[in-house]
Amino acid sequence: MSDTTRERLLVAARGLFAERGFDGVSIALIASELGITKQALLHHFGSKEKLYGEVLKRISDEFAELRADRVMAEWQPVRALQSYFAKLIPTGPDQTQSCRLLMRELLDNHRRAETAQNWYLSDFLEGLIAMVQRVPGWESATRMQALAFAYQIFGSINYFAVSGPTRLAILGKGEAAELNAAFGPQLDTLIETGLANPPAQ
Amino acid sequence: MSDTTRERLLVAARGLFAERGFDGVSIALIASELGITKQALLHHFGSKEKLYGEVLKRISDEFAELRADRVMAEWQPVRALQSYFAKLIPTGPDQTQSCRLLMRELLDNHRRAETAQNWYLSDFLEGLIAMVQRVPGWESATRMQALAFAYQIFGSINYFAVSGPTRLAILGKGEAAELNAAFGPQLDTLIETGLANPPAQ
DNA sequence: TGCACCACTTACCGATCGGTAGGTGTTTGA
DNA sequence: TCAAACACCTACCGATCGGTAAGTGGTGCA
Repeated sequence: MSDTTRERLLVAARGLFAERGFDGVSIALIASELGITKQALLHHFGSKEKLYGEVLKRISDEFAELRADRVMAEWQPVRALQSYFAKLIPTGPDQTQSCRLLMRELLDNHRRAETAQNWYLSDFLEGLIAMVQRVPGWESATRMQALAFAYQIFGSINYFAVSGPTRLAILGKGEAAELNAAFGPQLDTLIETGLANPPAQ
Repeated sequence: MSDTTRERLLVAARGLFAERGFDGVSIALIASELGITKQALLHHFGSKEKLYGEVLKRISDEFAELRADRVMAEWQPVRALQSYFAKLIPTGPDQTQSCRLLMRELLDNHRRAETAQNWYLSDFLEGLIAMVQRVPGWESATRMQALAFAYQIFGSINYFAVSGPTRLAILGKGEAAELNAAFGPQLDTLIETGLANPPAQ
């Protein structure tokens, strides 16, 4: 099921788009990752833009699914948000991608909202806003304040999502491994303290 | 002084790179912003990569200058950080750029650190780390923890740096104008509360 | 047996990319 | 006065971009 060419293309595309951005990747490069030609890719997706759209839709849908989870719905809002954001934490070496891609898309949204009709993340962001506003003390926060909080968490996660080589380049060697394992709990704490300080009216 | 062609090119390049990313901008586009040809641009900067490097060096230097400011050095660490980050807040409609460009560069640092010898932001980041570690309670924080905090602030600023059209697209109309003016003080509060919660040992 | 469908190919296309070569006209300074 | 330096130009270059056209071989089904 998951080793379909189409599926493998989506995975490869997500990784490359996350690492280099939409303009930094050619469809030929994505296709060559599987040893096929770019025309095979176009056969499956029609255009580069559509492929990109599907990659982002996948991510957005994953979170919508998570949000609809009955078990999670019964949790406290803070706990639910922790679990929500935990989905963005890189668990494996190749799972760094979703968060980076989200960050990129948020940076590009300005241009996209202007030129194209495809602004893929509105569902995802609306979901986040709603979840933040369920937190005690945040009920009357504006959507922007809720989003600003979410952005902070994104920023934090993204930092940890920076892949190994970079950390080694910027920081020392010992420091790099140090926080990888401990990041999950640390992010939970971060979300807790952040939500414990709702914006002033 | 500031209306030299070279200077105007740097400004135009910063804006376009911030908005579309390195790969999303052609040197011909940047040059056409001033009504000149791309060859005139190449005459001044030699290559696209060098132009990009100068744009980033400018930003990095601005912050180094700010850090070296004697007046600021006498401030409390928290106050100094507030002033430091305040430099990233978009003050005018065309001043949205530095923060967005920084965010992009932080996303791309992985690739840059790998392939190129030009990782332009290390000074800037080292400065940030040092300033965070001067804050009471953060002296023993690791460099990574300090950077993670900085990333959160970046995220928050970047959200507000998203230009008007997008906010209108995502959110309602009234909400967009609402926080623009009030953001300065709000960011100060954010930094304060963030720094008041240093990471656990 | 035959035919539609599928996954994928080679062979192109025009446009645009970053960059080079070789100018032209103006300014400047000895 | 004259030549060097400067700021910019037109005219290219090979490479690569996203995308189209027209197949090719295999598989499944009537």
